[in-house]
Amino acid sequence: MSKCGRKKYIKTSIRQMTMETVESQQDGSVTDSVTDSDSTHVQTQTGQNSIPTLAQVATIAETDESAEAEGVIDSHKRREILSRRPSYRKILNELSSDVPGVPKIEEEKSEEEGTPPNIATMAVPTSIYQTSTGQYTATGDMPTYQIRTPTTALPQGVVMAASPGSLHSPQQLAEEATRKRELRLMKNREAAKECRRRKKEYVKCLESRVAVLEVQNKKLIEELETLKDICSPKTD
DNA sequence: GCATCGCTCCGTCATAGCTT
DNA sequence: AAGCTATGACGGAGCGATGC
Repeated sequence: MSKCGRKKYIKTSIRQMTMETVESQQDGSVTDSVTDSDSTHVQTQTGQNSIPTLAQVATIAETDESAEAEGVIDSHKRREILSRRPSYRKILNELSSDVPGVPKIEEEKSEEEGTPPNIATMAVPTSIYQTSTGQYTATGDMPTYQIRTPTTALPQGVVMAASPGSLHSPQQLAEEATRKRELRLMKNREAAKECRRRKKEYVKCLESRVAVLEVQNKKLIEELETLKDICSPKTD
């Protein structure tokens, strides 16, 4: 098996597992809302990727072998299903509207709403971490997190295409088509970079939230134990 | 030293959803 | 409806770790 082939193979089980998780979690859970090939990704046999949840990470090794036995699933069919899944940003926003305290990634409308342009502000639970493009501050109970979206500008040397009406020969048309394609590829390249950057921020945000909730949970459990002790004095 | 693995990053394609 | 954007998916490259 080739290097990449194996890589894809290993990832299959997670994708299948993830799909099942999605179907069983139509209640708005964030679980498995992120899928891509970067950072903590896990790839599938057919090359499909996902970022596993914590629980899924714990079971990757177990499901790996069973996935091998299942064989190849029609990638097109799976892709159709996958493509209908909402983006992580939408899921996060939906979640934030249902559950207070969940960080929200705003759509790029900040100019109209008073915040500086290209900065999305999210309220997140207490935590401290810093990234290349944004940072959490721990100065209060609800620190803010900012994502700075770089203004998209065409790199130097890129010339906007001439209007189609000014083109005559097939050669000119071909050049125009090539130019359009290159422009599109360049834009998409930048979009992909930005998308990946946002996704990383999102994942970090979730990880941070997990850490905070774990601490909160621990505290509550301790508090409960204390109250139990107080309310039920020893009878002997 | 070489082979393999696992991880990360990147460019590209496909396409859903939004905008004009 | 056409164009555009965001993002999931795919495949390749590079790199460090590990085993031989």
